[in-house]
This record gives sequence, structure tokens and C-alpha cells, in this order.
Amino acid sequence: MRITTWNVNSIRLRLEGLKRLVAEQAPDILCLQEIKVSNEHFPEDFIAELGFAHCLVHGQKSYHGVAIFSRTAFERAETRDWCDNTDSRHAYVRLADGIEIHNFYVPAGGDIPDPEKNEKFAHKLRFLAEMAEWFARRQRQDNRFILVGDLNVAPLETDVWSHKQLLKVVSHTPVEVAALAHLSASHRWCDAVRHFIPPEQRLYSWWSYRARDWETSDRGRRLDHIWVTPALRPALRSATVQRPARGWPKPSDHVPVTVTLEP
DNA sequence: ATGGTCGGAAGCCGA
Repeated sequence: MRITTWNVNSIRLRLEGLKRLVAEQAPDILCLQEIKVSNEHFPEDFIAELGFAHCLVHGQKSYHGVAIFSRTAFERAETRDWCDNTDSRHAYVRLADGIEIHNFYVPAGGDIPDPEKNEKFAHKLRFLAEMAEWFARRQRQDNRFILVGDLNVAPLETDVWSHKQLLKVVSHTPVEVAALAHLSASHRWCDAVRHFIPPEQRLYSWWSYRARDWETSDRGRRLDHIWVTPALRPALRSATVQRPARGWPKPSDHVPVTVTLEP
């Protein structure tokens, strides 16, 4: 089973990219974030033509929005609200084999890394804390869960282009890294990408649109993640971060991340 | 040290 996560930054502008991603990575499950479209305007015919007969779309006009596509049917499909608001940031499905897939778009958190001065940053920390609490409550040793998405945190020093220069930049501050570690501990999650790509190696999934030349300056961050619970760890086979996608025509600022499992 | 660019909405806000 191949599962891909991609923050598309508007699905309607990324249809060609989706076609190319599916041709190159052949995912069985495709999880998108920031689709930026309401459910009624979602291009489901296009997605069906890509081979995904089953869709869970949790859209929102203009902002956020997540979706899960699958070649096989879902046993259950749900969405959930967080932090007492109706942002579309979480959708999850159960597959026939009992594997549960959670697709998240964690709040970016604004510019100022101080929850007292910046409500967006406070919201991000609350969101991660609520996630940790929820997964801790659902924790069971035999759970076969996959958590994917744009978590908007780059936890390791090698997940950013300069650890030192990003210590006070939202996405890599110690308080966010601690919040993500707390979430990771909530279900003893395994970072499926770092399972294959050693932590000594620099690895990014996002490059700002603002760089003159993203590839040469290479000031990236690893914000997009795929995690699995311990029961699925022996099933992990490979992981890829599709860096070339950042150079495609009309690119998203994020690139797809894919993990293969043999459950 | 600052500003740089996208996307979607409407003539700015969030990333």
C-alpha cells in the first residue's frame, strides 16, 4: 500500500500536478491539505478519472480544507473539529483491513512565536495539545493508525536549512518542537520518513515562494509528515519526499511525501 | 535588517 500526503495550496490550481504525482508515485491513498475549496466546487470527476473512486472531502471556502482519496472503499469516513472552531483541518477514514488514516492540516501559527502576543500561535499550540490528548485517550497497543499531513512543524535540526537561524521562527521554535514531541509520544508514533532517511541527512518538504531561486538557496523546511503507530512499524517498506515537484510548472510550495507499507 | 511571492478573496489577509 502506498500513501501520499501533499499540501496542494489550492486543488483547482494543482490538477496537472496531481495527474503527474499519481503517474509517478502511484499512491493507493492520497491525502491533500489546503484544498481551498468548498465541497460543492470540489473537482471530483477529475479525481475519479485519476483512479480514486472513493473520496472524503472536508472542504472550506478560501481557506484550509482536507481530502482523502482511495482506490478502495472506506469502512468509515469522518471529520472532526478542533479548538472549538469549524476550520476544516482533519478528516479520517478506516479501510477494510482496519487501518485508520488521519489527515491533518495544523495551523501555521502566524509570524510572532509568542502565544501571549499572537493568537494564531496560541491556536497552533492548543491544536497540537488537543491532538495529543485525543490520541492518548484512543491509544491501544494493536491500533493500526497512520497520521499524515502538513503539521507545520520541522522538529529536527536537519529538518531546516539553518537550525540556529530558525530557532525563533515559527515552525522550528523549541515550544512547537516540544508540542510535536508530546503528540508523538501520545501514541508512540513512529516517523515513517525518518525511519528510512537518517536524521543526519537534511530533508525538506517546503520551500517559500519568496525565494528568488528556491533550488539554489535551498532554504527549506520539513513540515509534511507521515507517522505510523507501533503495530504498523514492521510493515514499513520505503519513503520518498518528491523534491522535484517544487520545480514543476505552477508548483505548490509543498512537495508530496510518500510511504509504502506491506501490512 | 528587510523584503521577497503566492492564492483567494475582493481591493487585503493568510501562508
